[in-house]
Amino acid sequence: MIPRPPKGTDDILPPASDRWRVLLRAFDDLAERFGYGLVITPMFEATELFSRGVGAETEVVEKQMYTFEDKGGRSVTLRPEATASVVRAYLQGGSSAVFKVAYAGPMFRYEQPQAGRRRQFHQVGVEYIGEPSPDADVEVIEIGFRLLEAVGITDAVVLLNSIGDPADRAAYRELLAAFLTERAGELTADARRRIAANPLRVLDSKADAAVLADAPTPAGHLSPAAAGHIAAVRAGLDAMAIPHQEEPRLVRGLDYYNRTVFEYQSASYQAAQASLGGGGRYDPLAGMLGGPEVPGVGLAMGVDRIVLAMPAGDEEAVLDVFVVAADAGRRTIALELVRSLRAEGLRVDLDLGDKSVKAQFRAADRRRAATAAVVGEEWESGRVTMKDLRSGAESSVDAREVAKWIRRR
RNA sequence: GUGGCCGUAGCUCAGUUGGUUAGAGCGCCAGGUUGUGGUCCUGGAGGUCGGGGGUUCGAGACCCCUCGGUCACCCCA
Repeated sequence: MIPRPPKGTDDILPPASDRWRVLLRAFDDLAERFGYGLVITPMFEATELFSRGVGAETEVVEKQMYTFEDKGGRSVTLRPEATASVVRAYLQGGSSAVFKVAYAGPMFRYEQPQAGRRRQFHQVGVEYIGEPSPDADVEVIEIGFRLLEAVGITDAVVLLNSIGDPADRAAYRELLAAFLTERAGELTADARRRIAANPLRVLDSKADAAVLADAPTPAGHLSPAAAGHIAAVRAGLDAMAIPHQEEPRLVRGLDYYNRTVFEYQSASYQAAQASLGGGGRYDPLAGMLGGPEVPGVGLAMGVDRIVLAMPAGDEEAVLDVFVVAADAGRRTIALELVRSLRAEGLRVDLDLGDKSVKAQFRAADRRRAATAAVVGEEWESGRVTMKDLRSGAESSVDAREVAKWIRRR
């Protein structure tokens, strides 16, 4: 019996992975155009990085980390998110300049899997470190929005909120705790337990929505500076024509955020886990990690979820041409043709087995090739038979002009 | 971590009140067409019935445990 993959992990194979390629390429392209370099950080880190950076009181750190002791007795954790690592790398890299980087890769959280929630899942994201301007927030939010657009999700909306600066948050926290204590009788046991530990977390409880409708909101208790910041972000998004809406009860599950928090939703993805991506400003994070105060803002997009939300799309050809050897003796020639066409930059493949012509054509069809090139006795007179696999039309083409013919059709 | 539903070929499923060598469709491979796919016809390969234990003369069907899937809560990407 073949061992199964661990619970909550997936094999992502063709043709399903075709969409992943589209998304990953779109992201890579966007990040480059917006001036973000590539960052690669370890997939596991000292456990302390996350308990300090993400916050010891958070759900992610309390219950969802893959933590283990390595052979040297160190406590290490598979990264549940990337921001803490990137900021750590920035601080240790000795740079004090503005730092813009993009990443892509798997994250790990020990959770009960469900639609759009896996134990190993993939994120692409960017971090804009060292820039306090609200325009940085706008830029980061725009990247996520453009990414969704680029893969065909055109109805995305940015849900936006401000949770204020740490001082605002502390004051608001008192206020909220007082409100929740007063209405404790109407709350679920779960919510009641959190009042003392982390009242902010009660805010997005679905079961307590009725009570929460009357609760004070973070946005209603901002310092003038924080209020000005979020107003500037909103104005920036308006100028960019990026649809956004106020979400007074949006709070992020990680402790390092301040001021701007946001997430993306789309009607094309309706599940319990509706967020396609999210992020926010994290000015306190560098200090929490023991470094100097350095502002930052970032975003993480859930690749698995976005792929689920991507429109079906046409069955596009994934090969420009499939080369067919008419007889076993001409395989070497077929290979030469394949090599020269690949060198031309075309997507080309052939069957390396000793298959019948019929089987080779079947393979061409299944591999979603746009055309087939037959190498047979016509090769002796310098010609190749080209067939358009969609229309079925065939034509005799000069062997040196095959690439040109494929591009011109 | 909690709860509902569900595990029979690669996929979707059928398997009568427990009874001999476990079936279908699709997919896959080959042939029909000694150089032509996507249609059609014929044939073939492929299953320790998720795993373990139990009840029974006999279990794919019943019981227990366990692993996994799925959806929801919680939380988040």
